Amino acid sequence: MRDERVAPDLDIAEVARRSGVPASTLRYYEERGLIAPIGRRGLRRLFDAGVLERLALIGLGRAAGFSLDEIARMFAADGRPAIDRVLLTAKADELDRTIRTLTVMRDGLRHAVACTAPSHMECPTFRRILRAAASGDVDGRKPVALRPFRSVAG
Amino acid sequence: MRDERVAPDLDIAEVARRSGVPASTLRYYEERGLIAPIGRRGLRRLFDAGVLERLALIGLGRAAGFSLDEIARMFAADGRPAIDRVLLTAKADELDRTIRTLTVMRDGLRHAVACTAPSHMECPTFRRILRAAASGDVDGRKPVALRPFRSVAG
DNA sequence: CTGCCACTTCAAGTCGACTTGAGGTCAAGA
DNA sequence: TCTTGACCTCAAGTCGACTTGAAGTGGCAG
Repeated sequence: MRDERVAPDLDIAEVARRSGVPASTLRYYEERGLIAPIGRRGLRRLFDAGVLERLALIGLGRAAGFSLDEIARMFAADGRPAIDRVLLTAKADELDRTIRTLTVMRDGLRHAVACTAPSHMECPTFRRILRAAASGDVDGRKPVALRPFRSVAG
Repeated sequence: MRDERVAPDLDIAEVARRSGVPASTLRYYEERGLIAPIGRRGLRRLFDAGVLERLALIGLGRAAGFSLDEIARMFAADGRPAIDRVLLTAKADELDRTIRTLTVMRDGLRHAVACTAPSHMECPTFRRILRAAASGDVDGRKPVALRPFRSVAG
């Protein structure tokens, strides 16, 4: 009988196409230890479909502002043996703080649009928002690089 | 009578001290058009106290992920004549999307901490979260650099 | 008047996350 | 078999936001 396998290994272009992640980035991620091909055909990398899910996870992590190093560390944890709950919880808390700051900022912007005070600095509401932000003491220092990130479904 | 002015101009070191922003950064911000000294004493820049508020605003903007260019543009609007409401609203919407993504991520992390499935990918809740994130179609591409940002009060 | 040193300028370096380009390899279709 | 061109490697470039360093200037305490 013919070979009927339906889910063959993917070549880098196919992974790029399905994930939306450029081939150059896939090579870079491999170099950084975030993904790994299951083998090679000649020089060419072969990936299995699982890489797509992994890329989705990476995209989500990036979207949330984690560095590639941090994501790699989480993956080590993801491997299954005892997740680093402390680390993950710390990250979640960090996100909470970021979300609060962003919310303040968003409200400030919406207010600025609606406010009729001659200058925003003269508007008590705006000043209150500023103060809230300042005292919320924004703390993170991680770049939250929101990148377009398409469904992994393909 | 003696000169009793109590709010004299600030030299760059004083602005740095009160705002927490390094002098090198203040020069850089000036170069980028975000702030301006009111004059010089010899070579030395003199700032008036208003710069502290402006720096607080800049910090807030940076915390929310705006680039220095974007912040500069908002300030032009801040000058008072007809705020660019369209721009501001767009920014607010952008923040809304970012906040949603971050919220998904945070929930995902908290779930990962609590979940007992052998691997996160086998957990339906986690997969649902991933899908939600993917379909929320994270869109921004601005780095949200959360930097420590202290109260401007001094 | 001197000298110190905080301030100045300008060029170059840094960091993360990639992208780009030159030059090379090789699987597969004609 | 030959050719094509997708894929490979490795080095260098890019971008934003700063920082660092070398070399110069000048306000002000002594």
